Parts: sequence; C-alpha cells; structure tokens
Amino acid sequence: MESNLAVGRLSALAQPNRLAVFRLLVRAGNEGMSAGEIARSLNVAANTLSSQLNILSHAGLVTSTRDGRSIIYRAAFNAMADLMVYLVEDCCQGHAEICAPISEITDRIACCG
Amino acid sequence: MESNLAVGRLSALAQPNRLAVFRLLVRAGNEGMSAGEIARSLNVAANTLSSQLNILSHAGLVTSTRDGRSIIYRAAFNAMADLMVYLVEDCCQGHAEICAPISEITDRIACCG
DNA sequence: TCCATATTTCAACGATAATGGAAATGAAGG
DNA sequence: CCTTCATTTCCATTATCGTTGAAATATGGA
Repeated sequence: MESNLAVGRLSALAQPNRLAVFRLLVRAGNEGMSAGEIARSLNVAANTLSSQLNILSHAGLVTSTRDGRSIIYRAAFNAMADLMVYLVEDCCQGHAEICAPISEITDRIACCG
Repeated sequence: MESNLAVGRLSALAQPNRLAVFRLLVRAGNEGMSAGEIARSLNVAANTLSSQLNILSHAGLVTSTRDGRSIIYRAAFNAMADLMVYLVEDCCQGHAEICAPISEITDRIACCG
C-alpha cells in the first residue's frame, strides 16, 4: 500500500461524522444502508452526508450500488484491512512481545475470534 | 474507546509526515528514536517535527522519555491496537465470512504470525 | 560561566476542510 | 408530462491545519 493512499483513508476516517458513518456500515455488514437511512440514523443533513460519503468512497472505504431511488453504501472490509496492516507492518523487528497488543486485536473483535 | 479519542488518533495519523514518523517508530520498536534522528531520517525541519510529535503524543500514539540532551520517542502499540479494534468492532453481525479480510490481518503482520 | 547541541515555543501566513442554503439531477408512479 | 422522493452539486462562509523564521528553554561539557 502506498503512503498517499493510507493518508487518504486516514483523513477520510478522521472526522466525527465520517467515522460514525463508517462504523455504522461496519455493523450493517453485507446489507449496507441507504444514504437516507444513514442521514436519519446519524442526524446529519443530506447534502453534508453526501459529500462525506463521497470522501469515504474516493478513499475506497465504502462502496455504493443503486437500488431503485436509493443508493446503498457498504463498508469495504478489504480496504480497511489493508490500512490496518500498513499501519503496523514490520513492527518491532522480530521481538513479538513488544507488539503483543497488536497480535491480540483479532481476539478483541467480535466475529473474528 | 470514545469517538473523540479515535478521531484524535486518526487525525494525528492523517498527515504524510506524521504517518511516516509513526511507522518509523513502529519499526524502531522498543529502542525508539530521538527527535533529531527522526528529523534527519525524514528530512523534516526540527520545529516542524516538534509540533508533529506533539500532536502524535497528545493523541497517545507515541511516548517520550528524556535521555541526556535527546528525547526518545516510541510508538504506543497498545493505543494503536485500541484504535484498530474500535474501527471494526461488532463487524458483520456474526457473519464471519463477510469480514474475513479483518480476521486475517495478524497473519499479514510480520512478527505476529 | 560560556558555548554548543537538542528540542520546543511563538507568531504569522497560505492552504485546506466542514457546513448549510439553494438549485439540480435521477428515478418511480399516476 | 408532472409530481414526489432520494441524492448530489454548487457556492460562500468560517474554522482549522501545516509550515517556517526567529527566539526561547534545557542539557552537557570545556
């Protein structure tokens, strides 16, 4: 992964509304949510949300598909995984005990135990 | 973990120099690096780096200890792990196959396999 | 004490980002 | 075709961020 791409993804997540949108979509899983559902759920103006979804989309963190009048957004788990790996890859030069907190993260995520 | 704290950490990482600093410290592991070493390594002005280290430090992503005239910075692996968990916790509502990319991240990090 | 090194603080400038009102686009139904 | 609903685009305003030069603080050694 390239540095610019990672910065783009981190910037996209580094804003309260967008972070909330992404986490909402993470929980929604495969079903995803329409822009309107997200807006109502988070109490954000439709146009504001639209530009924020656009930023998340350009960063590759969400995908969208049209369904009738609505547009369904979904979290991009593979893009997120790439980012997480990039942040801590090559950690601690082989001394696994130093980055033990990192090696334990999957134990702390609900569905990945 | 609280939303504001996560946004603070993401914002701290969402900048090319700071992301490079953090990843450099991740690789440096327990030894850490002095501010001067980091500045030379990344070719950043000392005062610019200082404010960026301050931001990373306030976000809890790095720690610092004085050693003679130098100040040694180290990556805070536990803070990073907390952030990573926060980003994807409660994912996919029990359908593990959906977030398989997430469950595989530790296999992709050098020292955590 | 005086000097050199290491790092931080201060002040200011230019650039970038977040928000919301208003208008525009796209899709479904009568 | 017209209306309604869903979402996006445009535009202007305000606020925040990154960088730099200059000065200040802190440490160690002659």
